[in-house]
Amino acid sequence: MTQAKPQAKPKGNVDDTDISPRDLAARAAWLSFVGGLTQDQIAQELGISRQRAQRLVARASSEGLIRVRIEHPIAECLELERALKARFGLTAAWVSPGLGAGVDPLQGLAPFVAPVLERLFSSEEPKVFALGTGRTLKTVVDQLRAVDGSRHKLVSLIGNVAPDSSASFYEVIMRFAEKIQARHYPMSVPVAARDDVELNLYRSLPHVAASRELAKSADLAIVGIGQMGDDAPLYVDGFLTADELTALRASGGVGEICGHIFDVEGRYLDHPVNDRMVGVRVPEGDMPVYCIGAGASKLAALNAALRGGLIDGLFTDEWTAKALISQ
Amino acid sequence: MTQAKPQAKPKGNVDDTDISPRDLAARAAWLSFVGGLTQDQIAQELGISRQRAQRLVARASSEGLIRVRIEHPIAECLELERALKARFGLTAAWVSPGLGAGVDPLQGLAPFVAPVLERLFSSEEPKVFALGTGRTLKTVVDQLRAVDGSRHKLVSLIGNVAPDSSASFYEVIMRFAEKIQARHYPMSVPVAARDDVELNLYRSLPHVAASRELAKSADLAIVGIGQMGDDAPLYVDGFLTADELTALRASGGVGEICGHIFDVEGRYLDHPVNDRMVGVRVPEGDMPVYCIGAGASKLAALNAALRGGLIDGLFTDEWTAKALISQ
DNA sequence: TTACGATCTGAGCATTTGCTCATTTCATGG
DNA sequence: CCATGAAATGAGCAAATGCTCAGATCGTAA
Repeated sequence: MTQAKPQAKPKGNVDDTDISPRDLAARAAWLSFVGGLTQDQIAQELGISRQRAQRLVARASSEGLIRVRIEHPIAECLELERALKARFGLTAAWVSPGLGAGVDPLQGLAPFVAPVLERLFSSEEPKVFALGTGRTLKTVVDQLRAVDGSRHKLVSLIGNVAPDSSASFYEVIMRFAEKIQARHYPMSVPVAARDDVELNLYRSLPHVAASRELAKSADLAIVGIGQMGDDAPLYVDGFLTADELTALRASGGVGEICGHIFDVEGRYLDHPVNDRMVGVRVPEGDMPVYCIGAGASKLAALNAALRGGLIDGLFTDEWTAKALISQ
Repeated sequence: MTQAKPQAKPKGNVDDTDISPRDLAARAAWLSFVGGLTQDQIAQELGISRQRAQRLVARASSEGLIRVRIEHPIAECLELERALKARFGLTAAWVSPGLGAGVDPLQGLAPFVAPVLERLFSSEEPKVFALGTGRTLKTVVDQLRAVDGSRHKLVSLIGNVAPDSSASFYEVIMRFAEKIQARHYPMSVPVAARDDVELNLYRSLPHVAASRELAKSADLAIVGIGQMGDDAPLYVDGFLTADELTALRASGGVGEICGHIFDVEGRYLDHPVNDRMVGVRVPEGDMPVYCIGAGASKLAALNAALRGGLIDGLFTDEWTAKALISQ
C-alpha cells in the first residue's frame, strides 16, 4: 500500500488553517462545475492566473473534493443485477456501468458502491457492521461521504497486524469509523498466527475474543475478495511465500475472503495456512455477507464464492457481471 | 416533456441491443466524469461518433443526470453562517459559495440547498413540512435527489390557483412529493380571494380548512421570499396590478413571503391585498421557518424578514450573506 | 405516395483545457 | 550567509471540447 502522506510542512502553526490551501481549490471547483465558468472566468473571479485556476480544479478532482453521481440507473445494469440475483440466489446485487478495457475496475466500482453504503449506514436502527480489508474496501471508503452513523458499531473480521508488524490493516476500519463517526473494534492481533499455540493465545485474548464475538453477531459483513493468481493479495502483502502460494493453488485454492482460502466450489481449504487465521470466517451464522469486487483477475474467485454460497450480496461492475452470468 | 421512444434500428452492430437514449447519455456521462475518458474514447467504447458522445454528455448534464457536489466546506462560508446566526438570532444558516457577478444566484444556491433538504427529508421520524412556492423552490426541487420520505407529509402554505385560473403553483409541492414519495396536501383554491366573502368561503371549504390546519401544525416551513421591486413576483405573476404594487410600496412594502407583504421592519402590512390571502401567514405558532433566497434584488426583503424575526433559518449565497451582515 | 417539419448526424472551426518545460520562490540545512 | 531541492508559477503548444451549419433521417399529414 502506498502511504502517500500529504507532505505537510507544519512549520509553525500546528493548526492547518492556512487561509485557503484547499478552500481555494474547492471554490475553483465550485465555480467550474456548478457555475460552469470557464477557467479564464474563474481566474478573474478569484484574482489568480488562468493557469492556477486550471491546477486548482485539477487538484480538487484528484483530492476527491468533487463527487460526481449519475442519477439515472442504466437499464442494462439493472437487468444484470436481476440476473445475478436469480442465478446465484443472492439477496442483493449492484452492478456499476463499466468503464472500458484499460481502466482499473475499481475506478468505476468505488464511486458506485459508496452511495449505497452511505444508505446502509444511514439506517436509524443501530447495527453492527463487520468489515474486511483490502485495496477494494480502502478505495471505497475514500469515496464515502461523511454521514452520521454514530449509532452503529464497526468490527473487523480480520487481524490488523501485517507480517511486517505494521498495522496497515487498521486503516480500513479506521477510515470507515472516521467517516461515519461510529465506534469501531479492530482486531488488534496479527492476521495469521504462526502455529496453533499462537492461534489459541491470540484468540484467548479478551479483546480479540470480544471482537470475534461481536463480529460473529454482526448484522452485515462487508468484504472484498482476493484472487490466488501471481498477483494474489495474500502473496503481494507478504502473508504467503511464493511456494505456499503455489502449494495452495495446487490444493485447489482459487480465491480468499478475509484471508480464508477456498476452492473452485467455494469450499474452504483444509490447510494449515487457512486454519491459522485469527479472524472470522464468513459466512458466520445467519449474518449476510456483501462482497465488493470486479475485474478479470477476481473472476474465478467471485465465481467460486458465489457457487459456494459464501456471499449473499455482490457489488461488481458490468463486465464482471456479464462474465459471471455467462459462465 | 418529450417522450422520445427508442427507435429500434438493429443493423450490423455486435452485441448491443439498442437502448434508450437516456441510458446512453447516462453511460456516456459515467464514462466521462467517473472514468475520465476522453470523448474519443467514449465514442469508441460506445461505438458512436465523437460528436454524438459530446452531445450525450452535454445532454446528461442539462437533463440533470449528473449531480456534482463539492465535499469541502469552504471556511469563509462557514464563517458567514456563524455570523448570520449570531447577528439575526437564527437557529440555522447555510451559505453557498458565490458564483460571481453575471450568474443567476439560484444556479449556485439550488444545488447547494438540495442536499440539505434531502437530509431533512431523510429523518426517520414522520414530519409535516409546509411549503411555499416560487421560482426558487421550483429550482431547488429540480435539484433534489429522490429519497424515501414516504413517512412525511407535505402541505402547501398557499393556494395553488393563479389569477389566470391556471394551477401552476401546484407544481412545487407536487414535485417535492414526487421526489420524496410523500403524501401531499395542496391548498386547492385561489391564492387570493377577491373580497372578504370569497375569503371566508374559501377558508370554510373542508379541504382548505384541513390544509390550513395541517400547515399550521407543521414541523417546519420551507419558503421562498419575494421582492417588491418592479420585478416583484406578485406583479409578474399577475397577482398585483402595477398600481397596487406602487401603492403597496408606498405603504412600506419591501418583501413578501407566501404572498404576505411586510415592511422594512418585517411587520406585515395591514392592507386589503394582504388580508385576502387564503393561505397561512408565517411564522405560525412555534413552527420554524426556513427561507431560501439570494441575490441583490431580494436583499431588502431578506433584511426585513430577518429583522422582523419572520424566519428562523436561512439558505443564501455568499454575496447576499455578506451584504446582510454588513448592513 | 409525396411533402413537410422536426430531430438527428457529421464536418469544420474557434475556444478551452491539460500538459510539459523552463524559471522563480521558498524553506531547510550546510 | 549561501547552497540545495522541492514545490509553485507562467508560457507555449497540442489535444480535447463545444458550437454552428448544412445535409440526412424519420414520423406525420396531405
